Amino acid sequence: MGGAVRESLRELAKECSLPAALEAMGERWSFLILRGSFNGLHHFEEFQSELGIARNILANRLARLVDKDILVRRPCPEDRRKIEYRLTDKGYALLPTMVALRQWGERWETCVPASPVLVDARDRRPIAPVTVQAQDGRVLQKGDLVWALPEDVFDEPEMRAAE
Amino acid sequence: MGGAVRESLRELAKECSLPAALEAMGERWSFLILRGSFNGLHHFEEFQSELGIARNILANRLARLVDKDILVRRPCPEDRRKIEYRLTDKGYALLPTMVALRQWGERWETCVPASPVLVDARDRRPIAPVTVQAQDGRVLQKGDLVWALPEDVFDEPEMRAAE
DNA sequence: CAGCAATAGTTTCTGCTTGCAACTTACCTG
DNA sequence: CAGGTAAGTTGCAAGCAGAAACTATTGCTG
Repeated sequence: MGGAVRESLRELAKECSLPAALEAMGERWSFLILRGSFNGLHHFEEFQSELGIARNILANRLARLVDKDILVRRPCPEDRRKIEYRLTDKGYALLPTMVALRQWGERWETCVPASPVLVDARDRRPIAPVTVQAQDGRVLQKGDLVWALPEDVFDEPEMRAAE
Repeated sequence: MGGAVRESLRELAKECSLPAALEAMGERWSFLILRGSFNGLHHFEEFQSELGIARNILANRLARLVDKDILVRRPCPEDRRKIEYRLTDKGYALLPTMVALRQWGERWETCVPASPVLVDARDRRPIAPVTVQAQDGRVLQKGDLVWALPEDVFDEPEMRAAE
């Protein structure tokens, strides 16, 4: 990933959408609330007691996640005190990010295989580590990656490995 | 990803290493500093002018990333004013997380293909989207995933897709 | 060797964010 | 209608983020 496009680092950074992603998800509790959603939490009080987060902060974060279209806020018809928060497609799309972060924490921070594990529903085998891959599925490491400007990209319409 | 292990959600959350990962990387500038490192920045002044971060915050974040073994701090032998910050293996291991987050931002926030793109050095084709995969490489979506306790995991020693 | 510039911070002060605890408002249940 | 639950809001104290100025080494130049 060395010195390919070296002097255009400035524009490189400007065009990167990492800051945009972080604006949506970079705040202190956002990822834990998201994890809660993935784990089946739907209501304010559930998040509150599960995460131990302050109520005002939780209200603020939920509102922001709704504002960013990561969650939808829906009053429950059968009990009109209750509000349901559910993941949107945009929220679900954060799954690879969240799993990657969790796997990293497992490998390098807690250093334990983690008791309840995500498994493939089909065969109950644990999921694979999340990796950066080439179009053909080869795992790419640090040395295999280069930044390229659009005109330098070899963009043969080939079968994509995913999506 | 529905109602499999439903009542053990509490312990489930406790054993999750996402909080641990967020303790290391969850602060405001950490991911952007990491991106800088991946992009070839090595010195204090480079990070400072590139990111526009306040100097005291940068000093604090660099120290913390070094403390967490994500970066190494090394005085330059040839110019003893300079200090080099370089990624450790642990830092490099955040690549999938960072790419996943960036791709999410690209797809759902900025909604543009992003000008300089990460390509496979071998064939200069853009990398594939980061996904959650089964051991055999099948892409797993929300419906395909289940939380399982270790005893319920079918753990046939099979070829891993990666790592 | 004197003086200036570069590098990597530290300090100080100000303002926003976080967090706790108590309060509120709407709704349901007996 | 009394009491409890759900989803917030408000007020206040502490801590963290940010801008600007300052410092301490080290290197460069004449």
